[in-house]
This record gives sequence, structure tokens and C-alpha cells, in this order.
Amino acid sequence: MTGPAAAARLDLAAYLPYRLSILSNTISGAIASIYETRHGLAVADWRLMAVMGMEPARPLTQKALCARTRMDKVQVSRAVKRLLDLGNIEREVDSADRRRAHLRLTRRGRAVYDAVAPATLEWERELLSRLTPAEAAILDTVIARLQQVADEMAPGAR
Amino acid sequence: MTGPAAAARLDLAAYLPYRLSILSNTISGAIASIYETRHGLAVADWRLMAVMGMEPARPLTQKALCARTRMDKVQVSRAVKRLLDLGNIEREVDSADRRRAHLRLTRRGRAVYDAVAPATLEWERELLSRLTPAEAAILDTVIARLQQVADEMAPGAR
DNA sequence: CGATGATAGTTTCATTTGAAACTAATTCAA
DNA sequence: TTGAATTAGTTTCAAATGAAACTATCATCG
Repeated sequence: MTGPAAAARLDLAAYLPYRLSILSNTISGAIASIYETRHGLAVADWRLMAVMGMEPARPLTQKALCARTRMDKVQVSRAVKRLLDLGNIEREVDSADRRRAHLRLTRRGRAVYDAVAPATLEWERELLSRLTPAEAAILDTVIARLQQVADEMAPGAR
Repeated sequence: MTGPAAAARLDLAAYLPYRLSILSNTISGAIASIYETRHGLAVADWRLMAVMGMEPARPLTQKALCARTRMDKVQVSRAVKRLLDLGNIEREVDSADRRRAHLRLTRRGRAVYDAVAPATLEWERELLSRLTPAEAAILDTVIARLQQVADEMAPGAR
């Protein structure tokens, strides 16, 4: 009833990588609209702010931001420049190693964070509320396991 | 035990949108390496070929490709141009409406498709093999449900 | 020391991307 | 019909991106 059966035909609508990509883009786009227009933040900018907001007492270097966000150093460098221009973060050169600088949210950045973070969390909560607790729990472990496997299978897996 | 409890603190490592984005990018990148270097295809190129390969007997217009891939018409226009240059697809102007053209894989394009599609499916199969059947089934329904909810929640939800 | 190599972060330059304007063909309405 | 509005697809131009080269600082080794 479905036409001639070809060996291993690829059906995008059922193909996990494709579905994940669409889903992730839909979600990211929706959440980005929370901070893009109102606070003038690009996705990369918000990502850095989210990390810096997590542990405000511990200022981070750009290298640490790279590690925590999986962004590369050029992206981070540019996002940092934008955030400095916006006045959302401040930089203090490390006294022991002047190549490094420690970055933290300013009062203004903290205010932006406090305005945006709850909205993004609420968005996530609303999304997850459509799943049963069992489904949510399985989703959690499945994502973790798939990430681990994907890391192993990726070219140049370390 | 986790420091001062701030209201609604955002933890990226536990935040679904972020985790999904990392996972999707890891997977897409790994799969892209299957066709990028060997066949000179960009992600968009392969996506179009995957759709055209699904039902080879039914040539598609660029508009139809937009709908099926969720890519916009500019991306599609450029990918089509690259695929024509590579000789992977051919174009036949619609006799009834000369704005439109029907696109299909050439013999060469079909050969590329037949080389790439099984490898990508094998990659997916390998990934999914790390899940129990129950987990895989739940993942399937969860992705579908989340996509539906995300579509509703996206700004300008139609 | 002083040279060599490594590290943190930035800049340059060529390519990619996206939005908006554009072209060409078709439909619709009077 | 012919003129306005739509539609399919392309081009343009400015902004975003990434890879590689670069600057400045620090560590190490003779």
C-alpha cells in the first residue's frame, strides 16, 4: 500500500536527526524571541549571560565560558564585546596573568538576567507540563545517553 | 547543600532547550561528515536530495521542497543551484506554468543518494540501538508531542 | 637572563547567510 | 483585453560567521 519497497529508504519525517533538528530550532527560536527584541541579545550573548548568572560569585574567563557553553573562542570573544558594549557585563584583568580577564554580570546585566531567566524557565516548564512525569524522566535519561553515544560516534571522538 | 537558593536559577546543563540543541548539533555534524567531504554536499544540499530521493517518481518544485524541508526559498534556491552544478539533479520547466520547474535526481544524483542514505540510516540505527524499545517508543511520541506544543507556543503560531 | 613554545584572546578576510527588493510568469477582476 | 495583484524563484547588499593569522602575555628550559 506504500509503493514499491526500496531497500533502506530514508523518510525524513520519521528520521530522528531531522526531527530533533526541527524541534530544537523551533524551541530555540521561540525562546530567543523572549530576549532578542526586548533586550537586544543574540543567542550567543544570552548563552554567556545564562552561564555567568548561574554562579554570580565566581567570575569566569572567556576560556571557561567556551568550555561551559561549547562555543568557540571567536564566538565568545564577539559576544563578550557586545555584552560589554551593552553594559551587561564587566571585565577585570587577572592580576597574576594579564592575558586573562574575569567577567561578571553588572548590576544591569543581573537585572536583565533576572527578567529573562524566569521567562525561559517558565517556557520550559510549560513545555514539559505536556509530558507525564514518566515521559519526562525517560526523556531526560534518553537525551543523556544519546549525547554520550553521539559524542563517541562523532568523527574525531576523543 | 547547593549554595544560596535563588529563585528560579537557570542551570544550562539541565535545561532542555540547551541540551536538545547540543545533541542535535552533535548528531547533525556527525552525519554531515558522511556526505560533506566525500560528495561535496552542504547540509541543505543533502536535505533536498533526501526529499527528492524519497519518491523519485514524483518530481518536486522548489516550493514543494521548501514545505517538506522547512527551509526558506532562498536557501532552497541556492542549494538547487549547487546541486545542478554538481549534476546531481535536473530541472524541467513546467509546460503549463513556466515560473515553476520540476526537479529530480539525475542518475548521478541517484547514485550519490544510494551511497549516502544507507550510511545515514545505519548511523541512526546504531544510535537508537542504545535505547530499549520502550525508550525508543517514548522518545518517538515525546518528540512529536513537544514539536506540536512548541509550534503552538512559538511566536506567530499559526 | 634570553630563546622557544604555549596560552588567552583578537583581528582579518573570504565565505555564508537573510531580508528585502527584484524579475518573470500567471491569475483575477472589471 | 488590460491593469492590479499573486506567485515562483532569483539577486542584491549588508551583516554574521569561521578559519587562519596575529598580538600580547606567560611558562619553561638551557
